[in-house]
Amino acid sequence: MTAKYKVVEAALERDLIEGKFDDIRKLPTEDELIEIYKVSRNTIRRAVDVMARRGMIMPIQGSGMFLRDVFQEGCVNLEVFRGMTDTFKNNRLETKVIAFDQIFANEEIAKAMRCEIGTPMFYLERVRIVDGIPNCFEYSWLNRNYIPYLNNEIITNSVYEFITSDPKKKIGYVDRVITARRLTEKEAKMLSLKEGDPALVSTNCAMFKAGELFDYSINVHNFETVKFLKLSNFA
Amino acid sequence: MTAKYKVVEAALERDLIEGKFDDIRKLPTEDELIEIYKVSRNTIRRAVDVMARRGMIMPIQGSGMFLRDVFQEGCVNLEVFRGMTDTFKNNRLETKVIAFDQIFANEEIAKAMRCEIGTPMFYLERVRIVDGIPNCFEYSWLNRNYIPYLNNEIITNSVYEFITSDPKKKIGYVDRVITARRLTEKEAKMLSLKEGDPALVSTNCAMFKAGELFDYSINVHNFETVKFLKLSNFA
DNA sequence: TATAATTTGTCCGTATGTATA
DNA sequence: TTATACATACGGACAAATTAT
Repeated sequence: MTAKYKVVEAALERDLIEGKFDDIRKLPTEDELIEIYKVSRNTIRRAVDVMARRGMIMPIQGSGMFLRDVFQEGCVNLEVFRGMTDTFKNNRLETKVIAFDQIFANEEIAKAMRCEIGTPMFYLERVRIVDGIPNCFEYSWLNRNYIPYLNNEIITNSVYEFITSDPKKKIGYVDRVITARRLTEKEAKMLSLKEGDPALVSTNCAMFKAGELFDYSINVHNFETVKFLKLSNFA
Repeated sequence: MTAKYKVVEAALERDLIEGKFDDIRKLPTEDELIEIYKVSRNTIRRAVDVMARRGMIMPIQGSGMFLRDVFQEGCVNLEVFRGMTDTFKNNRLETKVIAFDQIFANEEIAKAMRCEIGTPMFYLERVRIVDGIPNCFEYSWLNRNYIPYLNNEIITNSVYEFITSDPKKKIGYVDRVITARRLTEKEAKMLSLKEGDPALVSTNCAMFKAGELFDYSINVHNFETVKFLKLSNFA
């Protein structure tokens, strides 16, 4: 059973993306949305709250809820975590698998993934190519106690989609540390750049709702094409 | 009159930082917090919701609200925008003013700041030094129609603090685009790095609650010392 | 300029669902 | 299985900011 506020949010987002509100650059008022969706004011407010956090709208007290036009070409919105397959669904996304191994956590990985040394892991290296341009070189570790099975098809498409296709495994938290550093020789080669070029690096931990850390990954982005977008609002 | 949920949130944050919950790594239950703060359940939930978004706690249904220990030393938490003066209040923060001019918006700046060409602006260049290490070289443009006055003391301390000291001027939104690029010669010199070294760059727009874009800035960070932290949770 | 209407923001109490212990 | 604790949802009331009269 999907929560009502999520249904409303999805519907509003779809309408917004389809340009339904482009004429007046405003959403209907809360009272109108209550009528449209036949839910309580709280539920409406919760739905639009998420949209406001994602930077899609800007509610102004006494005035209305206005569309924002910050929509980014080619920016990765940090408020919307959905894996690359979804982020670039309107682009041609290729994935080159460089490594796909079953390993066991060493001290460093065990610490990063908050588990015992020797915990079984999948280790991946992949290059993501968007519209023919190398976008990202990814190192991934996945805890096999939580993700027991993967195959070549899954990792060539979307690990994220595969995991969330199990309704019991709901992603709860994703932490990212964003840094810049120099590309290694290997990374440069994979991204068609030069060794020592700048890299925009995102080091990620993904956890399930109950807190189990199942995924640790280092994403080394092409600095020429990748931008992160962070939208904040202060209620 | 400050909102109750903000009061509760501030109190809980202070308690958490002071280590009040360190023994069991949990917050009191919602019902206990209702008793403690004498407010409704909604108000409690709203307060802890903000804390969860900031990555301080992890609420787990059926179990409790657990402390998270992600508080990475020296990371700039992207969920908490408060200017550097506040972020580094426990560090020695120096500011070197390189430029402080009154100018008028050219086409490029007018576009970025969504205003007319010729709009009066303050233009700043500053180096921020944390504990003796150059942390960030900042270019800032401030719309003088919204920020009519600044002086050397204000810009050496905190423009942000000065602006928000006026209770009528409440910051509503901050958009950031995060990229990596090479340092220019000037930037490298200011940061005690080498020309061509990587830079972690944040390009920011800050808006008041009613949407006026008052500040545009480009922050070029020292890639050796600066990390951004982005914490997400998926309710 | 002042007032009323509109619209979002805050807060309360209650009921029921769902995941965990 | 039962109790605990967070999640969702409803409806009502009033406050605050903006817009229209």
